[in-house]
Amino acid sequence: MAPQSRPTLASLAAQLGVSIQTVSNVINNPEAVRLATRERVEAAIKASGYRPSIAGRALRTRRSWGIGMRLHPVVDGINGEVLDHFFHAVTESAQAKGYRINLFIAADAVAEVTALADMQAAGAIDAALLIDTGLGDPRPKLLTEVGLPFATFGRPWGETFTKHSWVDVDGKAGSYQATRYLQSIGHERVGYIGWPAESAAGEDRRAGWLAAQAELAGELLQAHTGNSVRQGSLAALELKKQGATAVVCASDSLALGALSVFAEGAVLGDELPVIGFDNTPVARAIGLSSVSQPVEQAAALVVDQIVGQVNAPLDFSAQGVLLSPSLELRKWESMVASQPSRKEI
Amino acid sequence: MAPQSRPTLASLAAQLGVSIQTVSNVINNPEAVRLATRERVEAAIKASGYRPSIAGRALRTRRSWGIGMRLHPVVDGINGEVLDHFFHAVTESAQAKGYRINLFIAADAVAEVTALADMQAAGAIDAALLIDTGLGDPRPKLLTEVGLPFATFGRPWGETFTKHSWVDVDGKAGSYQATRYLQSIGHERVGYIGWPAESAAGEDRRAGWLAAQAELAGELLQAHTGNSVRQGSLAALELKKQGATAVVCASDSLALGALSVFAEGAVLGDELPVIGFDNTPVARAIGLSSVSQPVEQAAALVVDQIVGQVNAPLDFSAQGVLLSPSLELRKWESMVASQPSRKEI
DNA sequence: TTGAAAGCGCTACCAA
DNA sequence: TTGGTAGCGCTTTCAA
Repeated sequence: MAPQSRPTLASLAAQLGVSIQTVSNVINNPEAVRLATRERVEAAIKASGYRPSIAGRALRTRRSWGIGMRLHPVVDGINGEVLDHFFHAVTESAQAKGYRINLFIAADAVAEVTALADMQAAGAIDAALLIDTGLGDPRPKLLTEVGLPFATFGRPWGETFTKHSWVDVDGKAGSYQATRYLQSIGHERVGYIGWPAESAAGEDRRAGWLAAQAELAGELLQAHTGNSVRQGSLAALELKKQGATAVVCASDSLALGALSVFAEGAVLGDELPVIGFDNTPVARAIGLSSVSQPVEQAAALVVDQIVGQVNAPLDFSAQGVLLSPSLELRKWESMVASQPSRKEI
Repeated sequence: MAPQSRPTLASLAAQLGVSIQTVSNVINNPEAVRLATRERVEAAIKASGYRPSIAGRALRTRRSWGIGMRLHPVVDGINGEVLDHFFHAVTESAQAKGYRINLFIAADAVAEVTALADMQAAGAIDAALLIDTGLGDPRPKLLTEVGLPFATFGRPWGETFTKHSWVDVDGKAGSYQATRYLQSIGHERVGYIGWPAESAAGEDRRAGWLAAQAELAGELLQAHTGNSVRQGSLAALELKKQGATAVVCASDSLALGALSVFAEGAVLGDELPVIGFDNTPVARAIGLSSVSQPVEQAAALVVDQIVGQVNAPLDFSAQGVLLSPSLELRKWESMVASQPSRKEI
């Protein structure tokens, strides 16, 4: 073995007195090599710490074993944690299948596709993982045109003319379950605090509450607002005025805010009349019930889909998978929210 | 241009009637090419959407332009957000310098180094970025032995025999500032809630409080505990009993817990007698003052250091940079914590 | 079962 | 200023 440089197929072959091809076969097609030879080669590989050069391999096979994934801006550290988990799980799944994750940032969806196309042109990635699809998301269409295999975490919303593989979590089922639970513990007037109607995922979550609450034929008490804790508080105040005794929220951030209204007078150990979404650490910390997404499973599935797309690029077997969330019930642990004081407007 | 496959230097050269070398020069060494030729080539490059193959280039230059970065397990979504920001900023800085971030996961520090060494052996990365150095961290030594250039976010704690580049934030200065502030608004008995003494970064933060509080020659009221909100609550209760009127905390999670004790009776708009650390979204949401780390700056610097190490591998110019945090002052916005009820132990 | 040779796309080197 | 050539490390193809 050369002193300075890393071992190569050639150096190993020379050292062992076999051909380059034999060493290569031991790695990629072991059955084709006689056992004795194989073991000798394997020992040498191990001893030398040899790793096949991904550059050499990529050049020859035109496969980079890279997956492009955009790192989205940190929007809300409270609910962003779901994506953290997803990222971790994706990286793990990809790694287990021999793929490497190539991180990049982009200002918007179009820049994201441009960056991905560039990375593909440079042979840096074989495929892409798209996160957080929205209504009329331009990315699937653009990537299809470019010919880059991909899958998305988030279903195609609205009418889409591009068929692709995706994994998503059934938000509607989650909020339905949450609403039904609150009903089951005695609340008839369960309100809903969610995002503006532009958010497709948000409307999905809202629909679950609506379905459950409509069954009771009562008044529908709901709010459309931003995702901040403060906005959750304000919306909750309004809903309470209108007669709501409990609320389901589109996020834990909103739920945290709603607590300041609906947890009034509660005592440690009580079941709070507020249910959040995404089961974040904050929810765990204060004992807030929340709808939990099966993030690990989603990540594993979407990586499977990507690998499938890579191996069958012109495949029309694109498929979608909708996973069911679960309701994580908790009792109030450590904090209480008070009613807004006089100083508030 | 070939119909099916991507353009290459050769295809462009053939199409333009120039040599491969000329096209290559236009990309890598434009001054060496006559203006007229250059413009012609550049136009063709643009029109074809050509991108140099990173595999071909890497094979030839033995540079992958990749940086390995371990994705740590999601520990605490409240404080983990700092790392989110750091990740984002690192990716951005690296991208701006032409480097790609290769994400991977590992079970522990040794597995991390092994993974990095493998990636290096495979030519997938030129360098590594280490995050969250601890006391007696084995990674710098191991990576140095392996010969992989790197820099760390986190200083070398304790005696280290491995010199390397690093960037860190001066936690001591942060908690000193926080403590002084609480003193300045009238608190003489400022307590400290922090982590167990094993945490080097934690002890650094504690030291700042100690320095500020020791100046008052009063009793030193402090706690060593875990990082949960609940633990913050319990510790705060204890410190209050001992006479503390305010606390500085090693994290926003702990501060959130401490609020349930120290914010009793507070009114919206009040300045709370609790200061957290890391300036997370939760702190922003509820109006908790917090020590803020200059994450973007740290990321940019550490990437600079890594690039420096790559370009001067045998360099002994390893250097450390200690950045100063800033105190983010806020007034209570929406939530209050109550004293623990009877049900609590 | 093993080996020889070609060539993936690129850049360094040298010659024209 | 431009072009030709070698070779980075690998896998594929074909021959032995």
